[in-house]
Amino acid sequence: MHSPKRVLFLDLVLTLFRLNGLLIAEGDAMTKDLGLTHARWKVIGAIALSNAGLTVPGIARVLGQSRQAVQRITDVMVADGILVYTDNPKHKRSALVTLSEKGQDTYTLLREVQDPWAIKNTDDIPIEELETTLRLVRRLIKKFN
Amino acid sequence: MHSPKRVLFLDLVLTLFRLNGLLIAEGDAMTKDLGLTHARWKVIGAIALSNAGLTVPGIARVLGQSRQAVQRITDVMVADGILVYTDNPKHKRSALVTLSEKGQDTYTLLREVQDPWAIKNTDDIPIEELETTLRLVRRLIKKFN
DNA sequence: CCATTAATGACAATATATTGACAATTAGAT
DNA sequence: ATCTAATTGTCAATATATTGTCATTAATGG
Repeated sequence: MHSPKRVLFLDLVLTLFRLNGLLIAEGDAMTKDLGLTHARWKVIGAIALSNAGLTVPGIARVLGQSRQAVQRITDVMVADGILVYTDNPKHKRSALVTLSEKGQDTYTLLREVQDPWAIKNTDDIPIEELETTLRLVRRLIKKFN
Repeated sequence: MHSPKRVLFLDLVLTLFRLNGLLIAEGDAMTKDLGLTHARWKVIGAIALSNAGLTVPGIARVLGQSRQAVQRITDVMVADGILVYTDNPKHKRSALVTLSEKGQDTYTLLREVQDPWAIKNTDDIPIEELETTLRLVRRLIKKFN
């Protein structure tokens, strides 16, 4: 089997594009009843998984997209009362984006569908493979930063 | 280390979103001089990597996006002379999308930057890890189909 | 063979994302 | 401390993608 690494890698890239699309579809189906879209649950997820606070450009970096796209959606979500811009001690202009109470409730509901989904889809996958994959993906991210 | 699989998986998903964005940025930077955009080189790549011919919905499935989005870009690329719609023996209405001569030339130029890029970014990564990752990604895709 | 379901092309409306630009702020180097 | 480069908010234009719909064709099950 052992294809050359070049072919393997290009194949992997194309396959990752596909998985990316399917993951978005999964998330959208999962959150349909919560009034979320992928633009929104991605932001919520990024904030929830960050220990320190995140700014708009910070979220954009985590999600691998432009800060302008994130700014657009966070503005809408702040208007909807899901997110709040809070003072950033480290930066005068660039606010921290945090979950409002309503946003935390939404996140709780999100977790209620997301957790079983995550468990169901990994129950037949060895933890070592997940770790290897995550490590490799992080390694690639480092190269492309 | 060993986080629960659920956390590992959700972390992986978020990390994949980031890698997806960075890969697109890499590809765009790589193909800037060829007059390509990610919407375009993705289609070219999908066609080139397929042994059998691909229809528009087929390309969409490979790329994990909507057939309408692919249709839009293939129409433009046909108008630009990069792609050609050819008869599909297996389907009366749904044409096969193939590279024109100009498209093959473009693909050759693409390969000239893509191959060194692929080699450079995998030279310190064991082939086994690439294979494990590709296998895992394919396994997930199968679940989400 | 027939009936039913799924897939496809086409079109429209909307959502999401990128790119480019500019001024203000911050971070880093010397 | 100062200068320079990078980051950030903002606005605008454009590109890309999704969603919904409908008629037509293909695939499937009986």
